[in-house]
Amino acid sequence: MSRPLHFAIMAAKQAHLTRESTEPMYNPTDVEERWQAFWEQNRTNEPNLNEAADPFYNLMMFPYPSAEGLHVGNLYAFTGADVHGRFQRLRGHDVFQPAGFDAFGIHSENFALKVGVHPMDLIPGNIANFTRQLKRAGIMYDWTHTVDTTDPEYYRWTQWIFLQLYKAGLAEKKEAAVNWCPSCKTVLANEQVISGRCERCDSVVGQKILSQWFFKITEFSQRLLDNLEWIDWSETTRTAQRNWIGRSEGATLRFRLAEESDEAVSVFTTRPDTIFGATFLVLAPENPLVDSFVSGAQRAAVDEYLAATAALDLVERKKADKEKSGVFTGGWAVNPATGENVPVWIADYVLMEYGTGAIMAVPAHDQRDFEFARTYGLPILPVVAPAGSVDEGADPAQVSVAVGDTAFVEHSVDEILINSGSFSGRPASQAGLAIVESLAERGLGDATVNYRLHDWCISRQRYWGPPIPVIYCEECGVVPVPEEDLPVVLPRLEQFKPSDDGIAPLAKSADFYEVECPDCGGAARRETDVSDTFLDSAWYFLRYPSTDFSDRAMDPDMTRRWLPVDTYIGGEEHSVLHLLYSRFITMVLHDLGHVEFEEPYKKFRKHGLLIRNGSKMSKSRGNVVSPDQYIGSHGADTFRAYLMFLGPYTEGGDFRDRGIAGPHRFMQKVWDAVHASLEAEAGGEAEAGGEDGRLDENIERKLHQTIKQITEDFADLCFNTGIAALMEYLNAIRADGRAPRRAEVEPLVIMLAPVAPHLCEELWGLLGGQPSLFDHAVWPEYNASKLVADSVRIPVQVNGKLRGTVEVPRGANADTVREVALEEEGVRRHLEGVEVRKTIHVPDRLLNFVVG
RNA sequence: GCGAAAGUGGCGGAAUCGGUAGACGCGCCAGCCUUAGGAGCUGGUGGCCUUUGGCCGUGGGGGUUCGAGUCCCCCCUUUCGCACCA
Repeated sequence: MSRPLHFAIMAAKQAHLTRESTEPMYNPTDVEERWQAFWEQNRTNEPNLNEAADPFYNLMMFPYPSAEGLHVGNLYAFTGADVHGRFQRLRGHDVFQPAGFDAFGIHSENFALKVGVHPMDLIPGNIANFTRQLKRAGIMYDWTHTVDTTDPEYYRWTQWIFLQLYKAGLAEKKEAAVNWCPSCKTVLANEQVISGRCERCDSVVGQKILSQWFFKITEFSQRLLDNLEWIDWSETTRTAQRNWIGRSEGATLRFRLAEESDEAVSVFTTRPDTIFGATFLVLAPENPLVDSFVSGAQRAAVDEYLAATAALDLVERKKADKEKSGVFTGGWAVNPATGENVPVWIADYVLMEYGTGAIMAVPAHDQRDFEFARTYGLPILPVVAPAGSVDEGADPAQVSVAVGDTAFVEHSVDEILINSGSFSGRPASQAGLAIVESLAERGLGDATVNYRLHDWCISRQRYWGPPIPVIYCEECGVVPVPEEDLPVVLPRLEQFKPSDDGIAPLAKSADFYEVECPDCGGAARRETDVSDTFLDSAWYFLRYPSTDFSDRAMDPDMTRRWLPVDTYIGGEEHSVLHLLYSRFITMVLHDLGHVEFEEPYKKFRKHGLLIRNGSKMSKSRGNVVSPDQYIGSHGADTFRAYLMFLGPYTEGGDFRDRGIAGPHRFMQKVWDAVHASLEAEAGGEAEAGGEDGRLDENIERKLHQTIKQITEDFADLCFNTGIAALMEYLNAIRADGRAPRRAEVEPLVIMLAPVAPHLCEELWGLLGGQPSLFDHAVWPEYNASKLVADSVRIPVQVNGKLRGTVEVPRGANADTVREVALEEEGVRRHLEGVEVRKTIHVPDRLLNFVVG
């Protein structure tokens, strides 16, 4: 028997056989369908974007609409954001909560290739299915402002953004060694290479020299870093971005060629204090300066090494524990500090993409250089003495320190320089600056800052993306597509499989690429690469409020009213990629005068990961859960409550089938409580439990405590404890077996509404409220004076061990409490025959006798 | 290796300006109701002991304190991110 049918039969039997009252059974499917229809018909989830008095932009990361449909991991993310949005709405904000679909990209394209259906045919069905599921889950989306990145009316403006960057000189085409995934047959951004492998298919990433479009995000490194100081984001996310940007302070030092020559090698170092110990130089194999140094005798050895390195894939090469290898060029350079000649080597542990592609090697004080020097018998010269190792009165210029088994890397104020000319004797942590200044005077160095961040390669030799809006003319060169000619529509190609040669699928379509030059009218060729999916998602939130405007990307009034985003909720996996790119694009648009803010998200919070049976949900593990099954059997409200209750939202949790029973009962009990209250009212017991219409003092206190707790919890996304507080409250009003009163259940219905919107709409209506609850209910306020009772029960300890509790008037002084405590049997027993040396009293919290 | 977070009952998790550890829920136990129960109701539920009482207990070991899950030091484990970044 199917599960839903089984439940339905059980429910019917139960209603028939065990219920004495006439109250209707809670049928989630019925309730939910009715209220979803009501919201849609009455457009309750569509704030008036022009007139909203108190705008609140509640954003969640838009999904990739997969063919499998929404899984509970998606829904977990959306539900948390939705609870927050509904809560903000009940608190009086005009909440704008739009939905969209990130439907371009390799993911869709690969799936389309696999099943042999064109993505243009596939995507609309997927979007329809996602939409159905999201509506069924009761997410409060404004469906009149959706975004689909594959819609020409959207990517027209993605292309427009490219043009703005191009005009501002922030997009440039250059030949570059790029990460190349041999399986996906496309270029990958550095961010998409995980430990040398493709983030999507896990293939080992190779390198290829191609002409690619880059966005100059590195020009914004420092701003992207600085703003992290003040934006209200999860600390872990900010740390991840900081690490990714990877600022290091140091110096660029120049080593001239030993032979008479103007040429010099620049190296970046964070340890200029150790330059007197730089006993050799190392170039990256790809460094163009290599040829300047290679002497005839070494030519063959060098060529052999370069060939061997080129054959290594990135995973092999970047293994930190790999034995260091390299080759001597035969050339020499001059250490700018000592004036001595040092040999110039080539080694693959030096990377071309960081710093200058060359390093000064200080084997005594850098572990990698140390290993290299040991392997090839190069000199190791200590120039930093460990703390306390230099005798007082000794001349630091003459001191020598034994070389250990590893490099000595400490360099605080306690370590001092030795063998460093006039800088000997200075603390290592301070000498670097002085050395750089002295070298700078001779034009041999500068203090510099280096970043790990690279420019963003946005070119993709794939099909399923927005064409990059550029035309190449033999006469005029690179010509941007005029803005009025946008969009450059992606044509429907039946053969769009990528090929090994790095030539994009669109390059096979002459209809697409043969164009007239917009400037001279001559024959020209359209760019056939498409742009990175991350560009689509870098600005979608700017589009939502302006989807009604077809003549501009962002309407200034709408943008001013609704942006920046008030709360952004999304997964941690986007901590560096999407979040950094969207900050960058926003910053550029700010500088160009298109938006007034430079940070797009006022507040960002990551949600945790939903796992199942101890591991991340994935198709390969076979532990993916579809929400449809649970919504069908228990209803969306129960399922939402379960997801929000299973653990702290920001940390995620384990999805277990049995756990849903708790929230299921809770919904049922809330339903019962409201009906019991109404029945009692109808039966004339209207104000049962309180003659004067006031709540019982204990219940009232519990209510105010609950309001305080849940208001704080829902604002902080602590949904599990918020729901627990509501459960406690329900337990309290049910405690003595009488029917709950209207004044007790009404606030419960309002406070539960963000989590269980359909059920609460229904109950709100039954209680006589005007629909929609979200438009007419007022979030309850607590009264601080009603949070505490007149008397408090406080623990009494003897030597820190609990020996009893006593009830005393609130604010009672130490003497009063002590007097009462001494009456307590358990306390007295432990004070017999011992001397009380001291009493610790924390008003309204505790009393502790210190004895013995 | 570096960085970040975390380690609490059978389970998910509460509680950190230091102040009754285990809220809330699952599961389990007992009772009630029922022809029946993956239904409902009531009560119980950290471990141990010589059980009107007491001891132990928040990964392990030290420390500070009248008092430590919470603060400090050392160690172990797990998860995640980065990883030859000069």
